[in-house]
Amino acid sequence: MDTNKPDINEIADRVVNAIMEHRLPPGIKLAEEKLAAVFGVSRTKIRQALTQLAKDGLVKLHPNRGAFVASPSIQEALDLFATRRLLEPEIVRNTIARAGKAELKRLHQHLALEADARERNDRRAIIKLSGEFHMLLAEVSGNGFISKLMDELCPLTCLIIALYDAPNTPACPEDEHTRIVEAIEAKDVERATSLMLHHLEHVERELNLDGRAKPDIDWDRMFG
Amino acid sequence: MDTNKPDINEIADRVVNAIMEHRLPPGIKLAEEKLAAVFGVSRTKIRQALTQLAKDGLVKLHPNRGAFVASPSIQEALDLFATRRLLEPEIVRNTIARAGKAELKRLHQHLALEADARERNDRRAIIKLSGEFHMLLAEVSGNGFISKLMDELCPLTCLIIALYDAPNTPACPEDEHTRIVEAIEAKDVERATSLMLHHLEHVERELNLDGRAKPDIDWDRMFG
DNA sequence: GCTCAATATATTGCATACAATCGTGAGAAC
DNA sequence: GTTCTCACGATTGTATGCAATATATTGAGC
Repeated sequence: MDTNKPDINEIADRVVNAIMEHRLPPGIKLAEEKLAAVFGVSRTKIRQALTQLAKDGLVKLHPNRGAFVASPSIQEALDLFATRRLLEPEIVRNTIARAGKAELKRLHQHLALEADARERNDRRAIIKLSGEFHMLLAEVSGNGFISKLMDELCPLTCLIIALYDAPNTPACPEDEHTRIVEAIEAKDVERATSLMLHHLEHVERELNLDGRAKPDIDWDRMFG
Repeated sequence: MDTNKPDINEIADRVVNAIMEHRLPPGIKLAEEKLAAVFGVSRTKIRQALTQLAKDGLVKLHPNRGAFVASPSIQEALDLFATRRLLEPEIVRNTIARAGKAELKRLHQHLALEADARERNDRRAIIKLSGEFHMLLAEVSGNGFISKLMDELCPLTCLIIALYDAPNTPACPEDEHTRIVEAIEAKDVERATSLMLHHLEHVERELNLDGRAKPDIDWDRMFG
């Protein structure tokens, strides 16, 4: 824990991290006083962090009732994946066109982290790093707007996984990220975009988005 | 002017409107106390509104120095149009696939507003409504994430026009929006997407984004 | 025993007060 | 005349206190 007073963005980042690591489940209440105590700051800063998080949909603000971690509906989940299927091939194309050695090195370093987490069977780290891979790719692809949107969509994807993941999913078999980076390095646009699309479809297909599933909060798994 | 205390989102919306109508020029300082006086609320709310606006890049926050209306660089402008060229054909496709009578009616109502503003030669209204057309189209297209992003990109586009527009631009000759809506109504995907792309390229080509232009704030036109 | 109403408690919403920081202008030194 | 320094003024950053609202608890009525 930092002894220094955290910045608003630091607070927001740490909440995002907790959400991505599934330490904050969808729908849970984020009481201002509690957070203020945890971070050692006043409610004012917490409120600012929460309104920021609300702006990109990770947190829902109910007037006079408080802030809650979002729990995206099935429709939102479908829209999200549709958006990612549109954006990420473009990200891959841009990366191939624009990324240099430094960028590729960052990708490899990230892949190492992912491999490490999978080695340790650290499911929380795996989920978070999987999301962050796509955020990193967007960043090195060079378009700030797309990157910012991906910074929003990836944490939401983690929430969606928390809500709709089939319990038996075996922590992603994926060296899929590795293969995508390989195709990028080979500057093979066709293969890289195709791998990316299959990867996204793969992730989406693992989920229960058929409508018969959990409506809001998954009380069963929250305890069981 | 509302006599009731405005909500944070109302404050943010009205600032966005002022930016879209070119009443707030790029780079201008947004002093908290001044805004607080204008809106009749305390600085607390103003700060929240400003941090929200900062989150989608319309406002830049300089620590301990204050908030300023953004003035996007040429690179940001290019990235922005690249993003819109990616998104808006998809928006058109989704609209054709999903929009019903009610949605088409809203589009026509908007076109009427645009025609009216052009009739009156109200340049400010024209610019704002032109942006809002794309936001409305995104909204009726049905994907909330794309819509939210367009709500961010369109005001920024207005800022970019304020910065880089060639002074002699004749207030857009466009019935282009009308023709796009016609193609959408005819469910002609090919023609609608093509019209949209040409429209975007048309808007972008009107601008001085070649690098020889204004670096930051356009002091010449601000007074001249 | 259950439902509904009223009070009590806890939490959010907001404004204000104070502390920290930055920009400015006066004045001295050179 | 120019430049550097210091102090003042103005503005932002943060915490706290109070008012408004929602939730929880208790108790009465059925």
